[in-house]
Amino acid sequence: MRADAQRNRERLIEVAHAVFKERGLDAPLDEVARRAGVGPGTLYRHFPTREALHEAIMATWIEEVAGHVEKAMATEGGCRDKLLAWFEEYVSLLTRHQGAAAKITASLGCQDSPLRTKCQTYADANASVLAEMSDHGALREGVDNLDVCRLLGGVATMADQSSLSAEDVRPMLDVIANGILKN
Amino acid sequence: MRADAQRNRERLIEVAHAVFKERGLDAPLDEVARRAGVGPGTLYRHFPTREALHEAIMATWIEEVAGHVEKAMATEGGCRDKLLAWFEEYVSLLTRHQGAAAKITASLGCQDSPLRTKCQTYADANASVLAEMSDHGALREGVDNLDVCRLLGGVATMADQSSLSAEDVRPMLDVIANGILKN
DNA sequence: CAGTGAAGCGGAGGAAGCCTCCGCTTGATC
DNA sequence: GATCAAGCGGAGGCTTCCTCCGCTTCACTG
Repeated sequence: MRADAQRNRERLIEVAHAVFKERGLDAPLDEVARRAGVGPGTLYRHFPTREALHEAIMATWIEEVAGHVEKAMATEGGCRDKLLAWFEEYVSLLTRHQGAAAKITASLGCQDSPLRTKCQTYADANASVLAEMSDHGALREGVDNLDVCRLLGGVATMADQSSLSAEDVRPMLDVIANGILKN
Repeated sequence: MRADAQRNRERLIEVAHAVFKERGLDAPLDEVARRAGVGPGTLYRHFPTREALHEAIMATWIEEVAGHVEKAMATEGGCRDKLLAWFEEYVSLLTRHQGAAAKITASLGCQDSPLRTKCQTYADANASVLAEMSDHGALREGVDNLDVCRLLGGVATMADQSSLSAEDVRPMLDVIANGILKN
């Protein structure tokens, strides 16, 4: 790739990050182009669809997911506390950008989504936490990772759309934890 | 109201119902007007906002909610079976139109939404079911109606966006039921 | 360093949707 | 039948999307 093209690409990702943070993932792409100082044609050549741009800006936080799992699993207390800590991390990660929770979770089931690899990272992270719970014999029988991811995605989406605080979200996560843990 | 205005209003609701069913609640309003054979001005006079039109088309199913509660409560079996039957009704009602689950649930917390009265009907219906469970001593302590509505709304939204079948949704409802019922 | 070709750029502009404004039509009333 | 407010329609301004194509700039070569 030519040097100027590389520069533009990086600048677009940087600006898109800011714009999406300010105005949500549905923000006008023309504004991204304008603020990046390029024509719309340039933006669309680098990122043919809105989703391609979403994917690019998510690349950074995807790398952090493993760290968040570790952090949650280091929480003091029993399985329940660790699980709830992870749930809170999960929801917080998904609600970093307005509209992200719904989009990421929707692409969970669909093989050909451009966000597929990203949401798979989340699903894998959640699976690893559930596996840990299972090893300790704390998990009910027949709990499916995809179902839990969708439940959390649903909570995150509601939190996103109603601008709920962590305190508002907590009791819902409690219900899910009660629902998948034994006793 | 003049007779022709009345006629147009009814026709618009009828057509909007069809268009929203086909293309989701975000379908272009100009198309509603076109298919109803009126100008856009007429549509916007009758329904100044998209939400006003949503509200109008929801009026019919809102009237059915009480019936769905009764139907679910008549399910054979214990509290758990009745609760799950109701949850399935709830999700099915919310997913009648694409995009409805998210919008209705989002307006739950917000006092000044035009959909307020509609979503309140759902919340009240759910509260009555939870009260019944509570009377039978089946409900855990500290379960909040709003939280349950949001959890269900989240599941419905995920079902909507990923086109999930009732069988796909069922295990998620199981988790919620486990999470709010004793034992 | 100049020449060359392709990679890349930008922005004009068509398409779609939103919503308003205003001159014309029509229903209700006398 | 005359009147006139209530109601209508659609032209059109605005925003956003996305494409197309003539021009520019980079990288490479002799």
